[in-house]
Amino acid sequence: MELVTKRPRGTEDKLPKDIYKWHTVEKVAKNVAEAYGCKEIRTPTFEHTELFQRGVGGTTDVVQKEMYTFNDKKGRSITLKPEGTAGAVRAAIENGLLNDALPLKTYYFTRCFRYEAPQSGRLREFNQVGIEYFGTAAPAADAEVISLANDIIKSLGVKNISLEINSIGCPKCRAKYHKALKEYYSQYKEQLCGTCLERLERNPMRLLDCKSEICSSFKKDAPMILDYLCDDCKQHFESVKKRLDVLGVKYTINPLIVRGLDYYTNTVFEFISNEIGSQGAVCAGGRYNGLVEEIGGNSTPGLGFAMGLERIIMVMDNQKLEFEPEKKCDLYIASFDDESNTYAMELVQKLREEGFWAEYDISGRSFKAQMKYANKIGATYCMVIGGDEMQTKSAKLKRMSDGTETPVTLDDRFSEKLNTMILDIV
RNA sequence: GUGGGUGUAGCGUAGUUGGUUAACGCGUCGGAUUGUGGUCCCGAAGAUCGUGGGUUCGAGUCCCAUCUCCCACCCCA
Repeated sequence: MELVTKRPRGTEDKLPKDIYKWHTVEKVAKNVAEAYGCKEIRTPTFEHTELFQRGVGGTTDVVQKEMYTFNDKKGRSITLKPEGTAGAVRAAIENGLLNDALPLKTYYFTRCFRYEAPQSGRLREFNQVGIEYFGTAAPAADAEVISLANDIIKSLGVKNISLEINSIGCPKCRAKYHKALKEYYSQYKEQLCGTCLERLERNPMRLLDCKSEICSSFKKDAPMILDYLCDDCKQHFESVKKRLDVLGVKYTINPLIVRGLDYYTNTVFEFISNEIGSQGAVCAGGRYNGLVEEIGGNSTPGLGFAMGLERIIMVMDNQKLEFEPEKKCDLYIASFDDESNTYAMELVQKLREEGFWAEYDISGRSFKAQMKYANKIGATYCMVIGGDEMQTKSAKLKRMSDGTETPVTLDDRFSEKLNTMILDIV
């Protein structure tokens, strides 16, 4: 093999034999989203770099070291989207969607690009389904969005996914909390590991997450965000939890979850699997009340989540769940010579126009080889066309599963007959 | 960016202390005395042994470098 080059690191080919899994997941996600009243939105794969710097946050790892950024021919800085929210927010503002009836509920499927070291469940190009709600600050919306994610997971039949929620408050209570955290951890400055020293400055909430023995030992007496929430935020969080209880959505409160993107406020959540390696977050999201304004719109609350499609499929594979099966070929028409092959072509064309999956030989194979092929592609029925059939305008439909043959007439009602024969099998 | 593992036909593997035309299974294609598939049988195609150097009379087998993929850290969906 002399392949010019292999696929880029961290990318994946989704092959025909597996694509039915993607169709299943996409279909379920779409159906659930639309049951919640979401409308699909499609935004560009790349945006001006500033969008992500402002939207995602200049101090985040995603922006600082993981973006695919390049200059286009006019010298503008362009970035392949590392996540879906910023683009959706930009599009909503730019097209005046937020001036219409609110709340605005959207969903999208998108590829995301992040320059990271690939590992299990982590690619440089990956797919997400995302949900974004705009224009409602009420806790009912938080509960609804979480419930939507929960319903997708449920509809797919995925088990053993735990939901963890937290509130990281509004900018005001968070500032207070950051200060308290810094003060607390500063007393152990000498003992902290290298990355934690950095975290102390950059992202103090991550300190709670360190796995090193020494650092994590300080955790138990560390100040907790939930104790620092202002009254409004506290009430909001309580109401979200109450609604989840009523909906029967099980969750645990994890005061340690912090989203890595700057835009989150109040409610944050993660759906986690422990079956697919260390990258267990299958779906994550939260509220982002400041984001629309940050990007240049009128102050509008928002919230949403993203679900990693590769990850959810990994979990489904691991649990050996059923996907919607691939379609089978309805009818294969075998022929003997150029004349009968041409006749088969005409029949096939007619059937295809009526929506059947029909096949005939386009490889110039022997009759025997055609039969083998019909078997290999799993054709439901097979029919032989030769001189006799052409003359009498009749043939036999052979059911491949058991060899049963049924005589049919090759007239206008043939497709009707074929259709009932196919329905018979199901 | 850091660390550990890995790399032989499309896929899964074998390849002995370095020695002649790199083996096997699955898959693919064809055939099995010209109109019926799935089992069995026969045959064929398909590998510059990840890549580039080096050691040697001689390397898939040894050394160096590099890349890939896998796993983990970091971070995240």
